[in-house]
Amino acid sequence: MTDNSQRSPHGGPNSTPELPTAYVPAEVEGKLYERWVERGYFEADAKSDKPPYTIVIPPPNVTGSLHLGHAFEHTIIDSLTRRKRMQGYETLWQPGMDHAGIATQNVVERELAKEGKSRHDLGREAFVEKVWQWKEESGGQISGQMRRLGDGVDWSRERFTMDEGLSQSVQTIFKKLYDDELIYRAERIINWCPRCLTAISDIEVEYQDDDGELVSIRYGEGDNAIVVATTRAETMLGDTAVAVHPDDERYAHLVGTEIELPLTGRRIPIVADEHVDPEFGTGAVKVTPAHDPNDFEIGRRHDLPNLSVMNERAIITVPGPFEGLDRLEARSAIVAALRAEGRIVAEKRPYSHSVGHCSRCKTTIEPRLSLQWWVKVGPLAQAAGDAVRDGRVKIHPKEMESRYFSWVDNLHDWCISRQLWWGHRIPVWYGPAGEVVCVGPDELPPTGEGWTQDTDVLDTWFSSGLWPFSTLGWPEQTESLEKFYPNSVLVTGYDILFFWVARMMMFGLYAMDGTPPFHTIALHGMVRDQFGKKMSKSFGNAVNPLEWMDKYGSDAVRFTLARGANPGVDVPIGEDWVQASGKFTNKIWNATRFALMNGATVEGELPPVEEMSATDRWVLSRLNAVVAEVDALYEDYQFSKLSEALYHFAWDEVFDWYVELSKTTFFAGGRGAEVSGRVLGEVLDVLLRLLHPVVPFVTETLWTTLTGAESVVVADWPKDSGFRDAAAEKEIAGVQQVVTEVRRFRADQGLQPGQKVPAQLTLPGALAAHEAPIRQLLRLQPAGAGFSATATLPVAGGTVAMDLSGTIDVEAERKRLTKDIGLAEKEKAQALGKLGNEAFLAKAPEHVVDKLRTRLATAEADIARITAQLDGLPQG
RNA sequence: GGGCGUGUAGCUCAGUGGUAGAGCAGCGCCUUUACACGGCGCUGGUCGGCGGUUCGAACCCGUCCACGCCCACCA
Repeated sequence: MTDNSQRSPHGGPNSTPELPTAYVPAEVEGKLYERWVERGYFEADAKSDKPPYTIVIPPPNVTGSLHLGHAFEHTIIDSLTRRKRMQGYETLWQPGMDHAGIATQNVVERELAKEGKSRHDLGREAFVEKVWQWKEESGGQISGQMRRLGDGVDWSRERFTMDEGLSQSVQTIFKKLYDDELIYRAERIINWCPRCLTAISDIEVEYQDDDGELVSIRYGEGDNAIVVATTRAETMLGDTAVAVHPDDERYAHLVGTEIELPLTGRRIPIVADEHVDPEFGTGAVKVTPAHDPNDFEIGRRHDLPNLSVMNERAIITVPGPFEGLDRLEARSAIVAALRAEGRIVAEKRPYSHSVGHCSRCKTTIEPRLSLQWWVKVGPLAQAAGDAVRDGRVKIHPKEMESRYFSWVDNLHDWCISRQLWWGHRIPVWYGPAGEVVCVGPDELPPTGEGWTQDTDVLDTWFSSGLWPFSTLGWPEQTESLEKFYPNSVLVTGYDILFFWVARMMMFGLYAMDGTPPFHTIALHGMVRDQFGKKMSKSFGNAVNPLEWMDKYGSDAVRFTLARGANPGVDVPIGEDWVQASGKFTNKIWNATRFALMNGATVEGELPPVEEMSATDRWVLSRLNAVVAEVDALYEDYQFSKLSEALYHFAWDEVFDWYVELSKTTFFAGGRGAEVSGRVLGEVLDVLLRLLHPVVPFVTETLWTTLTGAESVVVADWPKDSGFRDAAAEKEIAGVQQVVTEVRRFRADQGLQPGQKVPAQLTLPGALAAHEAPIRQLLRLQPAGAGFSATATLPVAGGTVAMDLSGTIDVEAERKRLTKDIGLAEKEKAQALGKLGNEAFLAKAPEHVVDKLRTRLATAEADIARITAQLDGLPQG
């Protein structure tokens, strides 16, 4: 019993509880969720002997609140886990959040900036303290949103990527990797963000085509002059060579000589390197090893010095006229200076080229030589690729595999150190001379004389890469780890396939002795607005899911998202659609109300088939077919299709047809009503359980009311009983046809839907049994004495003769029938054309030919019927 | 530059060889005792263009056009 339902005043053992006439989500959702949590439904027991089913939450960043994309992802995960729980699995949906290093630090820095402060004003310790405070607030907001959504997570296991246990995981794997020489420290060109003041990894750089200006500069003099082109003129201060292609005859005589670098007075060599494309520009390239990754490689090959000319804020540090200018100021100043010297040989020309930007703050990346920690990804990526290649891990949808392979198979070493304050401090201590003296957790706390810990933190993805097992207690060999690793499925967006999924694969396989972190990777798309546009705050089309949940209910939001979820494909969502889903939940509510008020029950065994009407058998046959269909779709993560199937079965077949066709039976009472009441109870029982994973709240309220059981959360998942009744399905299809046809006739005649019309029905064989419901649906009254038909409508082997008492619109009807006969004739001609084609008859499969013959027969019958109908019309 | 994908009703999308579908929107009728968050009926498509394979193509092949996404060390 739920709080908002009461016993009928009429009482009795089969009394019908009364529910309000509309589903008001706000009144039930919150209470239900807390009850589920209190009863421990979502807690996963590592000691259970049920088979495990595990999904870890893609940990949301603690930077703010959840958006529709999270709601989407959570709907999928919650539905999957709710179904498995009902199927009897020991189900763990692992909750938690990500500290999201750079993103969170930036957010808190922005907050500080509002007060006119920087993190340096606070100092490291106080700043980190401030971020923790932020985390507490934001995290509370996120878990509140998850409760509203109905996420069935095990709150007792909630984790944070920077909690104590997870820090232990991070340090442990760092040391293991270091000991295996898979982590090393090296000076390389890295992607440097001059605003965030940290190195970032390759995938944190977003490339976009920017308009730049290509200037051509003459280096050297006279016969030795050589022209190079650049869009970053300021880097010339750091040039330590000019490179040409080894086979380029134009410059062969210059290779090995030196020329003067303008503005600096330095002399630099001309080297020959395969990297240079002789077809591009002049075929000569300035080489700045300290500020360009390609040039760095060239420099290495030719033993060139690396000359840094900018500091970490991209300010020129070379003594002289340009010192203190930032890179853009320096660019124009240097071009101007070169022009003054007559060194600009071709004027600046607009040039669109790909430029890297910091994915967090959009600042242009400055490639920079820097000492950082790296993960050697070769062996790890190899294993991560193999696990998918040999089928131990499946990527769904399969098309995404090629993307995965192209990445793991072409991966460069991963720069993991960040010059930030918020994150896992790198567990490395240096001696007085800067040498590494201690790594990892084992020797903690390090006590050596003059030892200092590395001040950098780790890339946030380093810790989230451990998520599938760190949350279960690793490196401790816990019962939970034993039970719930590997995870069953990973559900996440294709946008973090590389950031997160590939890293979990690498770390999982590495840390867990070759056991991949999950068997299946189910990738979903991105939520977009109703026009397919990306949702973003700046564009103004981002929606707070709470707003819609308040308005239409969590179930409505969930159903809309599920209905849009085609694997790997972006899902558009608009308010209209949420509204439509809200109507659906209301429809379920009211249909169940009707059923409860008319004797639907789940008490006792289902009546024997012989006692059931064809309508009963039809609906049960369809019900079981839908159970099987939905089950298969769940296994394939086809949320859109399974939601659609449930929507149509529930609304069209059960609520519109079964309920309407059964009304006469219910109202008549007696054994027939009893049988149908039990059947309707069965249908709703199964249907509500089938719907529950997607729309948990409304189904919980209705199902517990219907069954009196404790909760649908822990009910059994429906099984296909195997019951099918093709004859009943055919029979009801006939009934539907008759009803539809007469309805169309009535509508065309402009008869009021409620207007009763005296009629005589002559229905063929099986359909005759359905005369009562047909009359009921069509508002046809028994024809009394003196009945005279003014309109006769031939239907499916019989006739419906009606006394329209002069209301018939003969012209309208004549027009409609003429149109229909035209269509039927066209149909007939088409079928005849095909059947007269010998090539077709020779090659087409039998069922196609049969179908065509049926079509022909139907068309001919239609023509005859409609002709008779036309003839039967009163003369206008 | 490479890879993947998309183009079907006004909008968002299903539909992988056999008579074009759904939801929403639109039009019309209706307070018929579960629901007006409802019921019923209707309108609407040269399935991006062209060519090919086939008895038959939205679906397979080729080509062109238009979008989208991912990857890449194009000075």
